Amino acid sequence: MPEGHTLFRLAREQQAAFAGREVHVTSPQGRFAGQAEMLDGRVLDDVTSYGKHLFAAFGPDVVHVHLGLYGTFTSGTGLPPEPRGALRMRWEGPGEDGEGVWTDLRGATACELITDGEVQLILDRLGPDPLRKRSDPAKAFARISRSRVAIGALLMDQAVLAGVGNVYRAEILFRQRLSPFRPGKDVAAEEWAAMWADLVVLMRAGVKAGRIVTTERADRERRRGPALRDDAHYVYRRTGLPCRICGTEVRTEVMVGRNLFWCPTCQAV
DNA sequence: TAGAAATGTTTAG
DNA sequence: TAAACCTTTCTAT
Repeated sequence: MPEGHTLFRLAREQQAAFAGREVHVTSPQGRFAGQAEMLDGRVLDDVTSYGKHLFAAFGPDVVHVHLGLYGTFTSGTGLPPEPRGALRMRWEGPGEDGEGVWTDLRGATACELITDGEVQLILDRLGPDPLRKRSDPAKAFARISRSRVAIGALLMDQAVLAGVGNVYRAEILFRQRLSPFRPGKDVAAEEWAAMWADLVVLMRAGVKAGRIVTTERADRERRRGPALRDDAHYVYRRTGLPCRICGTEVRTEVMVGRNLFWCPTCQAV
């Protein structure tokens, strides 16, 4: 489930559960075994995220995690379950009240030990993240407004904008009634301002809800109870179904190697 | 039980 | 542009 909101939420949860205390670090699968041994028993200083990257600092040594397409963290309190499957990294700590907390990482594209300098190199090649307060949307627009590449492709480029993935790409373009095929240079400053503001709202809502919900209806229902799962998106994965606004069949096409979903009527230009 | 698909990135050609 | 990487989950047979 990894777009930027997932990492933001994970960093916050792990910070609360483990930071400031010693962590028992293991790698039952073995792929992170050497590094786990080196970190085992040390105090975790803090956990932060930027875009889709997670950084956990143990003094000068930083665990860098990128979940990729299939990576997941699972966590709980009390005793951790018997390790099963390919368990790359496990953390165990005393938790707030000494009852015990644990978290397991599987399937990540990156789980590596890096230095502060290497963290900086990663941050340097990322565009502004709508979830970070200090992010400057003008930096993204400077690139977008100079590019002939389609806006649907630019939104997926982490050097332009950090944290947006395939779901937010499809949904933000629909909500702004913008064709994914419009060249970046033809996106007006006001259109970009509206898109950024909406991304901030949607991604914050994603952090809060723990999943991506972009429809007004799902929003309303969330206040009364859990939204219907298939009500959460306007176009993402709704190929061939009627558009929720105009009834036209939602279309799909591969753009930058990923399935793009859009309504050809609502998002005509 | 097998196969496909999945919210992603990097490297090779 | 395509393939590789890596794991889980859902669907079809």
